[in-house]
Amino acid sequence: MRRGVARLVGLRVVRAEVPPLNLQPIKYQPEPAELCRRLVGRHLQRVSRIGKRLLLHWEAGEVLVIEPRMTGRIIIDPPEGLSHVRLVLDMKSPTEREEAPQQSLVFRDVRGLGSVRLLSEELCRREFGPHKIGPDALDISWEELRDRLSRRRCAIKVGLLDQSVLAGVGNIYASEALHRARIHPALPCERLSRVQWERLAKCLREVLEEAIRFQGSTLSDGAYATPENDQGGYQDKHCVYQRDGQRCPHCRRGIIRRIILAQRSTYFCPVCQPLRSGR
DNA sequence: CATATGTCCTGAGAGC
DNA sequence: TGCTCTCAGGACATAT
Repeated sequence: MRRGVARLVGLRVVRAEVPPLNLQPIKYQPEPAELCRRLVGRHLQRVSRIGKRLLLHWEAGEVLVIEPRMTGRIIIDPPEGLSHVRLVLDMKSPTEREEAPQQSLVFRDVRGLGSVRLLSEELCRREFGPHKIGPDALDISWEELRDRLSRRRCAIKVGLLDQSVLAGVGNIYASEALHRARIHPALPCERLSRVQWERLAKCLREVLEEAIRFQGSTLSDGAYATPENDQGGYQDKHCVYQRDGQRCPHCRRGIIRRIILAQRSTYFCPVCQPLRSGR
């Protein structure tokens, strides 16, 4: 998502709109009218990310923080008549010429659990500091992963989803990484062995990097696609996620099971991922 | 403090 | 066809 939006760096907002909808509004900060007013005329300088939040940096230290949650996504130049559009930014090259090409950045969110906030860089640092958001899952070392989780009693899969422990792992990739690391998702954090921590950190990174390379996972509901509206390709690589009842593609013996941990569907292979501590 | 649960929303699909 | 039920890439408030 970040890479898709980064293609718009250098453009200027010529129009901003929060379209009227017959739906519960998402969380806007400030209110839509002022939000749009403050965005018009701004130049997009940089696009970054903190965990799962997308940050659009404008001049004067303003940052638009987009939090997609479950169904939020960015679409560049969407088809006419798209539903559930929560924010539209029409963007143009910062030239004098009227006929400069225009591109439209749209935030769409069907369930409306996401949010759009315009904050100062200062406030941003305070809101999403290290106390609230852990180190990014793509960077974390196995020692740090262990240090931050190994005294917890919760299931390892639940620990991986805690954004204050490490940032960026969601429900799909928690199951996938644990399968690759051959660790049962319900194993308590405090019972993982050194070898398991090492394997988990490595597998987490591998799974995430591969998923990013394949542009993410478009599930059966088709809710996710890239900002260019391309479907992801990683769903075909999933070994366990939403594959309960199927044979494990790794060992070719186990039948993938679905259990609930912390109210979230969790998938694993009982053969590859036996429930026992590592030692 | 860590952990468990309920809640915010809309829509798709299954089962009857 | 229409109803009810379950489920959904997440995070937070609240309670214990």
